[in-house]
Amino acid sequence: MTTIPEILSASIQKAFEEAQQDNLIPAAEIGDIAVERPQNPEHGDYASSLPLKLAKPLKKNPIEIANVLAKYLKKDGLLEDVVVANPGFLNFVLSRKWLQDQVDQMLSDPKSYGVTNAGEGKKIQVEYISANPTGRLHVAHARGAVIGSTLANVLKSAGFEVQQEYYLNDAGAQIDKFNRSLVARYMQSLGNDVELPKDSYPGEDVIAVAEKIRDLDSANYDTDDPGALSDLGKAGIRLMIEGIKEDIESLHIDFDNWFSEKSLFEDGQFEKCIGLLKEMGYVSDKDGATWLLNSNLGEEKDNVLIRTNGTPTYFSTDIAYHYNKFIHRKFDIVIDVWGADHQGQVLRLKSAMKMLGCDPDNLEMILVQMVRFKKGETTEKLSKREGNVVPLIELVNEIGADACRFMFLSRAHETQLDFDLDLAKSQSSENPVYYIQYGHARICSILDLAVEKKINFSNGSVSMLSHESEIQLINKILELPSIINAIAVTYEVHHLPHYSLELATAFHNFYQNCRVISENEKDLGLSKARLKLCAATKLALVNCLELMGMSKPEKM
RNA sequence: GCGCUUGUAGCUCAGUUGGAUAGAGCGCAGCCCUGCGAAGGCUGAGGUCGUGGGUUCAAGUCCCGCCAAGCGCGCCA
Repeated sequence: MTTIPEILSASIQKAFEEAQQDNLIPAAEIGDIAVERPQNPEHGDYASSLPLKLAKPLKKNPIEIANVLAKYLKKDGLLEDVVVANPGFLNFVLSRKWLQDQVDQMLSDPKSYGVTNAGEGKKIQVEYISANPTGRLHVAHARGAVIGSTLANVLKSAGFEVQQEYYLNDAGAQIDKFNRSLVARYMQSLGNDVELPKDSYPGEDVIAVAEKIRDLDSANYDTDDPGALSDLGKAGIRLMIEGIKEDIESLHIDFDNWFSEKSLFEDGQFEKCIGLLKEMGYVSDKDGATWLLNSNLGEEKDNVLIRTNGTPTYFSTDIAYHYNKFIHRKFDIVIDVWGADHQGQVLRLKSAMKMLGCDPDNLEMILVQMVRFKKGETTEKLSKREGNVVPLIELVNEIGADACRFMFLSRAHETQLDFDLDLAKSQSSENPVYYIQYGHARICSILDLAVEKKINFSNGSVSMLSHESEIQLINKILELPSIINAIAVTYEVHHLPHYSLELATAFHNFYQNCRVISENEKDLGLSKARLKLCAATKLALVNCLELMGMSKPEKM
């Protein structure tokens, strides 16, 4: 599906070239031609400020340029009129007939609505959440979760081949720490008076896992036997991952792949990757540790790959992991949705990728700013250590997955967020998400009524859709593809919930102004046309709700 | 100290490569169902876009200084 701005940009480009051939405009480079929807409907359906931008390089009056371009712009099926406005805008009025016909077009081919080809079938991976499997997810994870999953959905619609991945940090020091905590909790659950080790996870989630193991496993673990303890740890991680999967499902998220950090070591990929860096001379031994010479590539400092004690750092496994994404699994683009506290990692990982021959521009990190927890007047950082975490599942149970998703989705990822659970609870009933879902439910009930009254509107004539709110609604519906394309470039998913609200507003407006199913027999033709518009709106709303991972209730 | 990010209505936030009169939801003051769902529609009050300069036809948007907040600068993950 080609978007309207794309069509108009191409027309302007053509007009510009033709005017140049006729020597009415001096030669000049024009980059991308911006066509946008003006805020004021009096300024047309779409508008471009190109003449204002060209005024300087062309050394001509912007109005003059606009007039020339307007003359060369073909009034074709789509374009009905071009109006030149001060101080040099081109305002486009779309043909009513073309707009009306799009309703029929959508209904005859509903699958191609909202699908674009911006991604050109490229392989793209979105990795998100990737929380350590040493505890259940909490509210701070929800933000990245919602942003990542929605981004993946949108990229699919934009024509990418998308994989959603969760990176399981199942190797490393945090696993030992978890094991120590679990053993203590396990002993406690058996009635032993054991203290929790100093450096451990104090959360309830570990207790729950320990008790579950006690209840499930008839063969008790001999806590004096190292082998048994190792088995206990493995069972604990397994159960914790099951819990994380529950958390994720509660938010309507489904991963395509769970990638094990441990697997990087088991099949030698880690060794190979580090070996490669060594061969290329990017690695040096110093103070008994192995270092990556990042500073050669403009980084502030070198970084440790292998510690003095022989264990790999988080950084080095991350290099191997991303090498695997690009080289072994051949992703064209890799997106990591990370917490803002990973910021220091961005540049050095990119520079390591460059050493390995991967284009760092194909590695995109989306840094989601921290969520802080608000308690009365004070705010504090959520921390497992502090024990002030709110489990994700508790939030979802309180306010529902839809409201939860919408809340985190409608804020740009780089803004900080002070999260107030009480406020979230009290506001959940007036969450804007219901405004969108209400529009959907309203349409469903109208369409039900049409069935009840045996109105078959498949032969409705869309040419009867001429009320201002009808035209505005069609325009709004047709905007979705350009929203999807914009997100495919900027990865800013928060545009989607805002667009959805505008779409719902346009529908509620139409509903208020235009009676759909009339009691009057002679209005049957108009009813049928409006039913078509309702069906098209439903298609658009369903698209939005599905992209955002929300339910689409027919009744509320 | 250095780096990254943020600062827009009472609150929570949008503002699309710089464009026309800075928008929405909630809250507040009102109006609209003997008509398909009032979880809706309409009207109003509420803004020196943190602050001071600069760039230009045009700045909430770009550049510089300052103020405030968050994060980062580990042989932690």
